Amino acid sequence: MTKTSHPLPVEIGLTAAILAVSGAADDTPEPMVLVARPASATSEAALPSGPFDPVAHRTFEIGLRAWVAEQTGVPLGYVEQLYTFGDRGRHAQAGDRDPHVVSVGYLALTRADTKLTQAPEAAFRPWYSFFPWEDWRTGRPEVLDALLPRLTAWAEQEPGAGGPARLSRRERMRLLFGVEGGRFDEDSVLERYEFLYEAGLVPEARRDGRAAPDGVPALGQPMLNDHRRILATAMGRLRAKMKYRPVIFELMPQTFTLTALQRTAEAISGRHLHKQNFRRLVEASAVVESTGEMSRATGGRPAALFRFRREVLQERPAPGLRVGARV
Amino acid sequence: MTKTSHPLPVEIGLTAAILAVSGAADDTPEPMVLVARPASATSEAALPSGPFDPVAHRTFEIGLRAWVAEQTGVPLGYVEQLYTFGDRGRHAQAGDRDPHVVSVGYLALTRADTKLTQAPEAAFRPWYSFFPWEDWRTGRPEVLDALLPRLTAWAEQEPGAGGPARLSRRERMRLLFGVEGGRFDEDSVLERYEFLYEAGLVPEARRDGRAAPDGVPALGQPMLNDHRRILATAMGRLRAKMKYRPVIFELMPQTFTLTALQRTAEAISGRHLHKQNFRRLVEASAVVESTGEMSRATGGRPAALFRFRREVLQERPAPGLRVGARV
DNA sequence: TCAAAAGTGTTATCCTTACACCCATGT
DNA sequence: ACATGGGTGTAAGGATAACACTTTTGA
Repeated sequence: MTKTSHPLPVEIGLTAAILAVSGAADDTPEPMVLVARPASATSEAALPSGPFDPVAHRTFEIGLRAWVAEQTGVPLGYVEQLYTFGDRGRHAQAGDRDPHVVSVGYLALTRADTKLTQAPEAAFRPWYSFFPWEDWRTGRPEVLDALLPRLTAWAEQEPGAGGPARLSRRERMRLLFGVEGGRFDEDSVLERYEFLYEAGLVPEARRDGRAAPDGVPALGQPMLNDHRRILATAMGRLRAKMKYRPVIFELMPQTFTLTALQRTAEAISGRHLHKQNFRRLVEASAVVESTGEMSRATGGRPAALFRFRREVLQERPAPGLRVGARV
Repeated sequence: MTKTSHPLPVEIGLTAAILAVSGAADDTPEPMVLVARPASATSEAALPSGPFDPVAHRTFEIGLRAWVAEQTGVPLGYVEQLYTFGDRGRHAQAGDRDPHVVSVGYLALTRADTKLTQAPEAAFRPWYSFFPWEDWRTGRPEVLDALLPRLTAWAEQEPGAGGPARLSRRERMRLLFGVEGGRFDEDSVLERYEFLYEAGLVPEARRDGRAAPDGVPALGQPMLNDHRRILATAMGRLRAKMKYRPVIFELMPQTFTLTALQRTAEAISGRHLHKQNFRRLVEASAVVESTGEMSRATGGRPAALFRFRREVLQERPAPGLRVGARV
């Protein structure tokens, strides 16, 4: 063990899901992701990514911040490593001869109001355009009407449903999509995407030779290579993290109303939240404090403005918006 | 963006923290980690690791399982990727000329009763011998007597304590080590190790040129390169995961008493648990079922034997032993 | 005066934590 | 009989989730 071996010509790519919320100040925020290149007739949308140069940069994160700043001008706040994909099968396009790319996925947060200098192609896109089934803010998303029957069909044709060791497709479907009395757990974004991938219902899955089920409806916009998988990981991680770390304030302006905060939490989690309970939760968690100012830009009664209370970091081990199943 | 670039000669190493619990059947279990090479006079302890060969193996996990099986004979159950380290500074030994090793850290679980074939050097070692400050099962660990004064001294000589944006050393110390009214959060294994590393109190930190504080006591056994950091990540992840996934049963025999289960949970979390509440918790979560058999090997009254109820996987989205702050 | 959004009060229920005592076996 | 560990009942307090109503502004 701990053998030495010859260096293999493996290239490290750093791929970032850079997330922001547009209009976090007012009450119709939309969660966005920075795409390096929006989809066109000839190419799919892609996340920004760049090679890691171990000579120039001491760590991955330094390398990532460097090329993101250089190429897009977007200042990154919070940055977190997600997962490293070494999966040849998934990257392979027909005809490839194994480029041996290992890609390290990152989640990064920024504010959406930044100007995209130096990157004429780059743009922020609503992340639910890539994952329409994840947006439950105004109730059950419509894609599910097209999606669930196909998943059910796929679940039912399961070959020899296996022992109790593995969950059956049917059971996974119940747990992931909240059908048959299950609950839709909003944090399981990646698991749902992987499930659709296995079922062959996303275009990405058909690149490595799977047959396309006939007449599959558009299930969100596809992305280059593994990029949609990285975005799914980022969304799931952010949804989960929001509950025990005050990351949401990386996406908010300096001051904001409680309704704006709630709308942003809803935009991220993809769920509708209960107003009174959300406010009580915020108050109890002491993550914000009043600035004393008022905003009269809201349309009705003026709203008090709040700011993030940095001191919570010192006071509590896991400060966040602990929205439960119902809040 | 999304530049193509020339492959750089980067070598991918897979390093695994393979965890097990010895004596999980009886009531003095000890959490163990597989070391490829125990410490000797001339070399430090090392986790098993091997190169990733993208030609032979389609994914990292397949590659990992292959060389672990081949080289140690240990059958891996649960496997999870932890983190990818590309950090040159930390790997560098004096005189190195940048080998450009990127190491992907893994957590893997197995049962401790497996024979270590083919690996005469490999052995299971108690993980608290590497992290003595993490073992609070029988109360406050003694190392803290040596540790805390040094940390306090280091915290107090902080240069220009920074604005409220960053936590001060003092505040981090309070949150991580549970001093001054803080709570010791057992999941933050990595954060504590990194804190000690920053303070220059672990031998690993002194490799990249930091000065050794005079007369530092032995703060757990050091490991090669980043290996203790990977082990810290694995321990923290397992402690956290245990609470919402039934991973503990990967470490238990097929049948076990409730006390054995509690002792194993205590061994992992490093905390003493409250007997009645633990049992109620286990019962409420329905993760086990009685086998009807009894064990009279316990010394006192015979204990009922239980087994893992696989069906919980289908019933609840996050089945685990949700031990809280006190249970 | 009315629409639109801000903001509050209260209660039932469940979960968490803490308490102390009885039971079945081997020696 | 007694030591050893197995196994239970119950109650206080807090968190969660659900309920509907009042207030302040702009148009």
